[in-house]
Amino acid sequence: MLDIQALRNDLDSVAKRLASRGYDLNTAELKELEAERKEVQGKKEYLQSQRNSKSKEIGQAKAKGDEKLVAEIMAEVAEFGDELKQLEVADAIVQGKLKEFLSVIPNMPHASVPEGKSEADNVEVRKVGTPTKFEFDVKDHVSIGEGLGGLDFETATKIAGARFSLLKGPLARLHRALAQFMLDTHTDKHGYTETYVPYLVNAESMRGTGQLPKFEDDLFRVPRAKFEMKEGAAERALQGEIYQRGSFEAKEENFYLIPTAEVPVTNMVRDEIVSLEKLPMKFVAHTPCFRSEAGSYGRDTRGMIRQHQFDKVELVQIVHPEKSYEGLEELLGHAETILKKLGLPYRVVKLCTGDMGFSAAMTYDIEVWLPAQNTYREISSCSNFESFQARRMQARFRNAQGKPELLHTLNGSGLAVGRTLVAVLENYQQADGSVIVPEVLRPYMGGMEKISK
RNA sequence: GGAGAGGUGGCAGAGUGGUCGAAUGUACCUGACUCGAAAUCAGGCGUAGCGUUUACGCUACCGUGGGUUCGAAUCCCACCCUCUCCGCCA
Repeated sequence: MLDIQALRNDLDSVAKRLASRGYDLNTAELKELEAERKEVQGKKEYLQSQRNSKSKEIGQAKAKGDEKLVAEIMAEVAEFGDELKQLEVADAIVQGKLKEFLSVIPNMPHASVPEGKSEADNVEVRKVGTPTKFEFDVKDHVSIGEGLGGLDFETATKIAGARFSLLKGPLARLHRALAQFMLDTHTDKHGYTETYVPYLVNAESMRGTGQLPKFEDDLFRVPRAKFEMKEGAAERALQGEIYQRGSFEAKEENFYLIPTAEVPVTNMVRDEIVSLEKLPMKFVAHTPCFRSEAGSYGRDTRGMIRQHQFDKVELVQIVHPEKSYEGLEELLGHAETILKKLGLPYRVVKLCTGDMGFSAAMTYDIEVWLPAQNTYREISSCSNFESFQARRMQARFRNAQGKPELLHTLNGSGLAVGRTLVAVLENYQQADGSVIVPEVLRPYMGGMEKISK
């Protein structure tokens, strides 16, 4: 969420910066809502203040026992009682509209983010390693995995459906080895605290990190039946009536499957005021991620690239506002370390304004080399959200003056485990269909050096 | 799942319809005393929004949402959460 003050004081320049990422801010509507809010709120608060002072007078009159005066003042209050009720309703409505309006506005890009419309305008920052060369015809990870008997999409489809996968034997172990290796590296070498978090979260958490209200279609929703007593049912019961069928109505309260560990981990600080000395906070979590992939029919349908369920090791930093860009570079480096240790060629790109996610102020993607596709594919995305998520979450710290101030939040994949597995299979494949196990993973594979049939 | 207790400021903890945004303690800040510190004494000390924007004024907030009332932390209803006991359980 953006700072409402910035929108009030400097609407045009906010609109301009948002336009650079392809978002057309409806300034006319905002101005209208603001004008209405100002008027309604002003009137409402004035009448509330009248009511409060009159009510106090009633109290004082009663204390003196002056019943006549009491009646007089009550008559005065009665005069504007209805108007006040109406204003309170009107105020709630306009405040709600304003909140809704604000909650779907994306973050403003950092000044250094290159302008652009799409993926094509992203800027390559660096290339590390050189694309793997082969003396034979390369196979993609599907052929390799199926050839080894460890990757089985047919059975996964039978069990669940399209866009699920099933790993067996050494490949399943390799998948686990990757996650373990990443976790160990980030905790032992990079100073992150390992966390184990809920995979189902409430709507409030999804709102906090920005997935809701705008991107509900990308999520898997898990409704849970809840029942609330209908209006008046409780009162009737108190009068001796037995609860009737229909006294309760179903209320929808959903859980959501996390699309990334960013959601539960970042929300740890929601509605918290952390002390200055606790910063920076650095957390790592290995979780499954669930995405409905709505609107991506036909894209990456083959293989493990785009799945409804995949594992990811996620890095999250909660930092002082002045340190967030430093933090982003550091976090990016931590993610890169994994690829370097695995010996996988990759490149880092800085996303342009038009390709960034809703909540991000700046994003680096790391793309790994996939020989079978003869291209680099995204394997990590590292972003600085500045105070955008913190404002939604009311995540604050006490500054040097002792005043609460919004934190900055960062996160990045370190890395997506499924795609890393794909990259290892493809880059370490051999002519005979076997796959060499990268050295850093061997301790996690019981010393296995090669996976063959 | 059944029975009971409870959710108040950073923390602890009063408050059961009328100067209560909330006693008191503690933590924290300032000043006095001191060579300095501790102790002691005096004062200050919540968050958010709005209006003038320096001083100030108003409004909201006592788990959440409704209701009763001129007036609700306090009464009523629902929900959420925590704790204790019993049952069940990976």
